[in-house]
Amino acid sequence: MSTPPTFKRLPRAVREQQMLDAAVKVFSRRGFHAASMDEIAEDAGISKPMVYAYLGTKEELFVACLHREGTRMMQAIAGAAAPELPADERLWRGLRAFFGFVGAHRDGWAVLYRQARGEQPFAGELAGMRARLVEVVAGMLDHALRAEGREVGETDLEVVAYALVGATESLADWLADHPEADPEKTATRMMNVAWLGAGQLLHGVTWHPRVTPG
Amino acid sequence: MSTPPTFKRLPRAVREQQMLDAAVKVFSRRGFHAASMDEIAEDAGISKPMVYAYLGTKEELFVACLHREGTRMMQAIAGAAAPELPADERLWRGLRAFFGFVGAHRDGWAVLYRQARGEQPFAGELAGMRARLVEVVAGMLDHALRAEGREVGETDLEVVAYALVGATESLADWLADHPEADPEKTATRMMNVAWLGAGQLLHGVTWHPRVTPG
Amino acid sequence: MSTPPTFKRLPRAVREQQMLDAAVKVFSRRGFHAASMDEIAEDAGISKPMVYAYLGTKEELFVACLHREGTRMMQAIAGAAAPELPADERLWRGLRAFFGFVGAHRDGWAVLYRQARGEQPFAGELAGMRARLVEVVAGMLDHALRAEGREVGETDLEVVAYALVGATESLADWLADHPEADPEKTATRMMNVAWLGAGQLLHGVTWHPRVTPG
Amino acid sequence: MSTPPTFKRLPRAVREQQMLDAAVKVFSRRGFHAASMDEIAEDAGISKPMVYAYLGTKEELFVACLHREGTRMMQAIAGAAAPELPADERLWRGLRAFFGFVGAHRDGWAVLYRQARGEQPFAGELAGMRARLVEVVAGMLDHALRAEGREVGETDLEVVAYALVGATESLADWLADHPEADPEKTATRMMNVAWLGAGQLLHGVTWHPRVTPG
DNA sequence: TATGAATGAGGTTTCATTCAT
DNA sequence: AATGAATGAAACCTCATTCAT
Repeated sequence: MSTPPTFKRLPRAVREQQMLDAAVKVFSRRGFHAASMDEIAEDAGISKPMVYAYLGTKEELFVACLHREGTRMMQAIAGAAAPELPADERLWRGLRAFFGFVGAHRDGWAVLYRQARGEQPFAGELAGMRARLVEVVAGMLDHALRAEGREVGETDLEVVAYALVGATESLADWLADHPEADPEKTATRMMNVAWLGAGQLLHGVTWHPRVTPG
Repeated sequence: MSTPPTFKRLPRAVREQQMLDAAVKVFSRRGFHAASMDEIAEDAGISKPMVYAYLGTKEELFVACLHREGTRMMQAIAGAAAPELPADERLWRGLRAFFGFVGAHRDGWAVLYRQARGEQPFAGELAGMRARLVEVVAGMLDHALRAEGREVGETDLEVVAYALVGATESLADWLADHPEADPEKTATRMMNVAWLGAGQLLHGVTWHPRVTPG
Repeated sequence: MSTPPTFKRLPRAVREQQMLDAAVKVFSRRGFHAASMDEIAEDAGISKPMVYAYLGTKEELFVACLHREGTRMMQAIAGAAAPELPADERLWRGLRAFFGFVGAHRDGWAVLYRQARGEQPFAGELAGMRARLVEVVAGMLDHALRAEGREVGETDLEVVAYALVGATESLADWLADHPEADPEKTATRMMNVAWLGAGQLLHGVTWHPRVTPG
Repeated sequence: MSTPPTFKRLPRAVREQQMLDAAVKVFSRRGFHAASMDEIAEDAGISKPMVYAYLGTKEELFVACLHREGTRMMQAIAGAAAPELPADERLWRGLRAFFGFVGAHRDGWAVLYRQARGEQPFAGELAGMRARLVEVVAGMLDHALRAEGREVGETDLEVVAYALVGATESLADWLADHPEADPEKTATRMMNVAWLGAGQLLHGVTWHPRVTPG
């Protein structure tokens, strides 16, 4: 007797990756709500109860996707921005890595992230991801500021970081929607917006409204 | 004696507004999918068939909300930024009006953008709204640039505008989530990010990546 | 002051005909269930409550259509088959008139009739119509039979009549579905089937199964 | 002790038959539109989603009924009319089998034809069934005609076949409505109408209208 | 481990029909 | 006489989720 090719009884870790692959694909294509567990299971070549057994409910599955893709992104960025480099260089490398990743996974990360923004159940998860993004992308500002001996109010920093992350997310969307666009160039553009603004702020230049009636 | 309030047999225009009010409220609270036509109808104090008769399908109803709230927002901004003012003043007034509106209509904003961004069926509608925002908020940049005799590639301008609008949307989200925050202060912060960056760009300062291997 | 053209306040009889025209049109095009009172009212240029006031519920309205069109058909046939003519001539003239009528109202009578056959609520009405058809189309057989001094069981006659009417209805369907077909020719074909068969029966020729095992 | 009857977790094939049984029953009793998926599911002793999962939409379910009943009918007729028999004998056996089947499955018949005739969505399906009926019931005429060396125009044959099938359907309706009636006798009556007419035609006797004015 | 079978619950949508003006 | 406004009721359909094998 020869042993038949084995497609089943794979170890759990492998199965989970298959499921997540399918889930990311389907969630991206259809959106969170339009995606059905049926389609995901079928696409993963596995039965629905297995999906539930391994990865839990639909929401949990989506969070798992977010998690895996987010982690991959953070890893892609991690090695790029060494702490000993000057601030602008670190920011640039971080942005380049970020847009490079988004460009390479146009139908993965960006779409999932966009989906998550609209749905309340993922608010918590999203806050975490955003926090990590801020840590890498905008946290450098704080570092640089302190290096120059400046103090900025906490809220101020949070808000500016929020703005920068928002701009970055927005360009990531744009990139995901324009298959022919160049990630490197997009990163450069973002850098222009972020750094020239941030650079001014770092040097103590701030803008104030003129005193006007009304 | 004043006439007692009549709750029945109202003219169509009035009922439509009531329905839209309710729809905006419910869509904001629950999100597009979790919102049920039942709840919207009940909240509007009317039966479901009337909603369908006047505003059509659930998607159409959502689009109608988008339309009304978007129009209101644009009107709120329209009068604020007179074309004869200098660029920074116009931008500032536009931003102030925008954040003022968002602060005063947090529900509307949540419906307008946060919900719409995630769902494919509203991509077109949203593009239209964003285009109008760009026209008012970021189109000034183009005007100012040309006034200084500079040329910027179309894509460049689109992408920078996209980034600015993204940053603005992001702060609007932040504002909608922080009921105690001051719209005016938020507008000032955004102005700092946008203008100090934009100001540099206007004066021909641009950032380029240093030549590095890899 | 000149009197404006008057479109309203028409006498009841006129309005009813307008409604029936519209109803026949819509019922034919959409079928009984797919037709909506809204569409009928709109097509008649009148408001729904008027339809209910004049012609009652949807079922009653359909019956009214059936009635009017059926009556018209009977009138069209009535003068054609004079009782003093020989049986085959009477049958032929009746058939010719019938198919002529059906051909001239391809989207009226035949379609309504076809609709009615499938729906239980109209069984009674339909029985009446069929009875009238039998009276004109197949009742002649009885007359001729008696003239030849033959006796046929009641059930026998009913069944044969039923068969002939069924064949006729079937060809009416066929005619309604074939816009290019010639009613006169169709009548001739039906006559061949009906008369050559009926003719044999009239002369006492009947068919019997051979005695076979099983 | 015998194993107690199990009502749950039946294999798909079994459940599908149960569902079709229920559907045929309910469609017959209520008509296509008045029938509700709820009632069908309940009658099949299963939940609605299973019906949708196995048999699809309401229309598809109806078509499935049509198919099953139609196939059964054709099978019932198939073995009855051997090709080597003389034409009248074949026709007679075919009719006897047909009316026998209708008498034994009055529900099936009602679904098969009466319902389907009135509804446009099933026109195609019905045409197919009718075509098959014509093949068996009336196609013999063609065979017999050619055996006698006669030629008949295609349209002529189609129309005559249509008339015969119409007559047969009509008698089937009559049979379905008269529970006490004898299928065999009904078949004999139909045979009289069909064969004595067809017999004449086979021998070259045709009827023509006399030349009359108008 | 793995899955076919099964369902509770809920959502959108449509319509015939009637008030109240 | 005539109608815009209004609704109760019900239908179809889908989906996340779990049992029982």
